[in-house]
Amino acid sequence: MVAKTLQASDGRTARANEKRRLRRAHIMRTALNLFGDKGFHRTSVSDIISTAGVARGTFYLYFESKESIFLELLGELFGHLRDNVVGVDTRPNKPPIVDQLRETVRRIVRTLYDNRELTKVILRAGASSDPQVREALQRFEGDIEHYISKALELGIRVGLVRELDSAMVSSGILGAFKQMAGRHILDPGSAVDPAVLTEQILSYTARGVVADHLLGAFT
Amino acid sequence: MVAKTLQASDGRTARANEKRRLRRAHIMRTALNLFGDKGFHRTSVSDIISTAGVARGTFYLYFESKESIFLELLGELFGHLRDNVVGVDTRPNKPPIVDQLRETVRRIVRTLYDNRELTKVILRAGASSDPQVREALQRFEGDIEHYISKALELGIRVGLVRELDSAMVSSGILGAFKQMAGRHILDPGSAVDPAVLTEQILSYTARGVVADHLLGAFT
Amino acid sequence: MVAKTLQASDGRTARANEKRRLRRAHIMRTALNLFGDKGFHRTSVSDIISTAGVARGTFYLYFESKESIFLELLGELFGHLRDNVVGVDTRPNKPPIVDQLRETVRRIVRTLYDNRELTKVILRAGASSDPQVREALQRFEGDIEHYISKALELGIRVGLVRELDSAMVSSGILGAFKQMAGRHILDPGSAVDPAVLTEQILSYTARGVVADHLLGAFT
Amino acid sequence: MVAKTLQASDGRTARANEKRRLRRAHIMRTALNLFGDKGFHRTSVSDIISTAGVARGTFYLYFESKESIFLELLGELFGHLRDNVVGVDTRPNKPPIVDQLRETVRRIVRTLYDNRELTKVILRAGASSDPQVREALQRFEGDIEHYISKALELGIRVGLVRELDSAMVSSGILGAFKQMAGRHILDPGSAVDPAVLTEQILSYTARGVVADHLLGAFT
DNA sequence: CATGAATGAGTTTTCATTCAT
DNA sequence: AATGAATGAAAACTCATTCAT
Repeated sequence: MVAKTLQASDGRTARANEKRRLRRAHIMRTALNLFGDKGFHRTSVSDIISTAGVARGTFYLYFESKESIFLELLGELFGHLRDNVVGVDTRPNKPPIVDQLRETVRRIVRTLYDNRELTKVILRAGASSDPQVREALQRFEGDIEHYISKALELGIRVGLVRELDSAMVSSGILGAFKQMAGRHILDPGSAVDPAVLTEQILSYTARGVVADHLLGAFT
Repeated sequence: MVAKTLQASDGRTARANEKRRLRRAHIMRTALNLFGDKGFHRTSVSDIISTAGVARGTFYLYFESKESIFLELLGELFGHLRDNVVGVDTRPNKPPIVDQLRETVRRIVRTLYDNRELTKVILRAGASSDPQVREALQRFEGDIEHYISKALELGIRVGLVRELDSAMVSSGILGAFKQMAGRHILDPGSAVDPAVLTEQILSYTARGVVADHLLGAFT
Repeated sequence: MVAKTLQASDGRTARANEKRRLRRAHIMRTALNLFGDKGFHRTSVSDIISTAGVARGTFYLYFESKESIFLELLGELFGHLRDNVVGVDTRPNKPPIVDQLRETVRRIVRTLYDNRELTKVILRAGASSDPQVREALQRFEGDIEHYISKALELGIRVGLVRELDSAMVSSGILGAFKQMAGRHILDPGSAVDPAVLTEQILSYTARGVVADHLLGAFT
Repeated sequence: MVAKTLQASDGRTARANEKRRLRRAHIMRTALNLFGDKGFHRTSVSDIISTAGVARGTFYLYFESKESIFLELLGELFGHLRDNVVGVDTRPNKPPIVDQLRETVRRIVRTLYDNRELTKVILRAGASSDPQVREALQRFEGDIEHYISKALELGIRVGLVRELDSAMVSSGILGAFKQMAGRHILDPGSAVDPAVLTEQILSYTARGVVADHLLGAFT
């Protein structure tokens, strides 16, 4: 009987936990959509709860504040991205470097595609008034630039990358990525093939825009 | 007497107009500084008027709203930039193309340097709450991308630029520029030499990051 | 079988009742401590249940509201006090009147000492928002003043107390007691000897502050 | 003409200032009445503005917060009281000491009478949740007790006051005063003659309650 | 009996904009 | 033209209480 009681209790708890999880996810998804449509700042908690169909208190039952929900979304995207970035392996019997890079870029583009709304929110949240949010975004971008920068420096050492100012160029790479993604993934008007986007990002970042016969001019 | 009155009136009007012009410019400059320091959203009309030393009503005498002052600043920067962009001239007895491009980039960087505060405001206003502001920013960027795109297409036709998706790559170029400027012009911590910045933007945009012996791999 | 069932049921009921009683007391004691630390208003039901380790609903199973728990605490202290107040017995072969009074005051001070937390809560709840609570406190104090007043009137009749306005002076006595207790029993900083406090209350109440040779001046 | 303009300007400013002053006073009086009726905590800013007939923003134009209006009221009463307390002068050709004390007590009672509502608010605000308010009240009472304490010690040195624990007894005196005032000035039911109240406070504080022939028992 | 998720009325405060003087 | 007092919609957040499980 004890066992039965425990089982029942567990069953109830499990069901309740599942409901909680679903509700939390529902509120989060609602917030995500609204943030994407109107921006983080223009979306009020009132908007979120009326759209999600929950009471005011319920929102604060699941999230500490409006900022915290954004921060959590940010962490989610960051996690997705980190999972999809793989360093280049230069050992002999590995795939060509270009293919490895292409694969990483492809996966990142894919991730942004799969998380269009999330990406939109984060790309558009640049000028949030909340200091915590701003700081989190700064760190997010800073981390990415730092990562790219380290990769460039390694590339330079092993002769894959030409001599360049890694700090500046890593900013450029991130910026190009952000803008291309913002325009060509998120803009509802232009449905671009991810493969094309990948290729364009890769080639622009790798070899720039100049025709081959002019390359000598840029030293 | 009518003439005299008119003359006197004209003199008075002229003086009054000059005063108006100065006052307007003073409020605008004050707003610019505050937007630069605290961001558009965090700057209140109260901040502007108390710093500028004018009455609340006076602000609305010169500007329709807080947004309108921002919109005007945006137009100002756009004008400055347009004045400094010069198309490449490919005729025989002109300076080498690379030098021409370098000169244009140099002048844009210079303009952003000279209008640091203005640039900061606009780069950081990405996610403004106001739809009008957002739309204006979108159009601003759209215009620039369109301009770059046209230039790229011309370049492709005359064989200066390799085959590429001009719409996408122009996004990339603008994005790289924005991010590099944001990090390395506006960040008060890193005082980068404009010449270095110019060179890095130019070389990254033109020839990417790859070492020469690998260029063949990116077709 | 009916008897047996009833018997079993009784045993179960008794055990359950005991558990209920304990749980109720536990919640009450927890609330008391929190009220004492942070004040009635600053203590939330959430504080109480999380400290007591019971569920939210359980709280309302045992108490009607946050106010009701306070009201009950109030009644408790009142009961303690009533149990310790003993009227003065003026019959010939009884202890001297002063000693009798001293004994009562001593017991009251003792009771407040022993119920420091409870006393603190009630003394500090003076301006509670809840009308019911306010009314209860008013009645509590009114009862005490009435009791003192009756005692004074008796004293006047038997010649132990000088002619005075018993309603007013009883207010004064209660007020002096409250303030002295608040400052010198409850303030964690000043650990005053109960005996000293008793003596000071007694002498101040009985003979005021004036030096003997001046007493004639106060008629 | 300059003079005239200035005059007009002054006239306008003066009139505007007067209106401001009146409006401020109106809001303050409204708040005072509401605080007196329902207590500080139970009175919301919404109550104040709807009763005063001003807009929400207007309240915050004149007062920083709900607390600040209370703090200002507190300072007001404190100022009134301080103005009416006069030290005893023991030099030969001055009025009898008892008369001097009576005069001070009379003036304090009078002040409380004249500021019934204000007194009520402050006496009932004991348990405010706001830490700033609580601290201000604590300091208010602390200052008064300290003042009484110093007066008692002086009295002991010059032989006017018997040996006693000045810290404790000053608490008692303040407490007696508070309670008597609370019951017999503020209670709308009991309209007590201020002169009677003065006399009772004075005699209770000075000579206590005991009949003369028993005084010897309290040493 | 016990639980704890859900509720929503209520709180204080901000700030862009208007308009009588 | 200039002023600045007044406005009120809107925001984020709290918490005592209820009720389905």
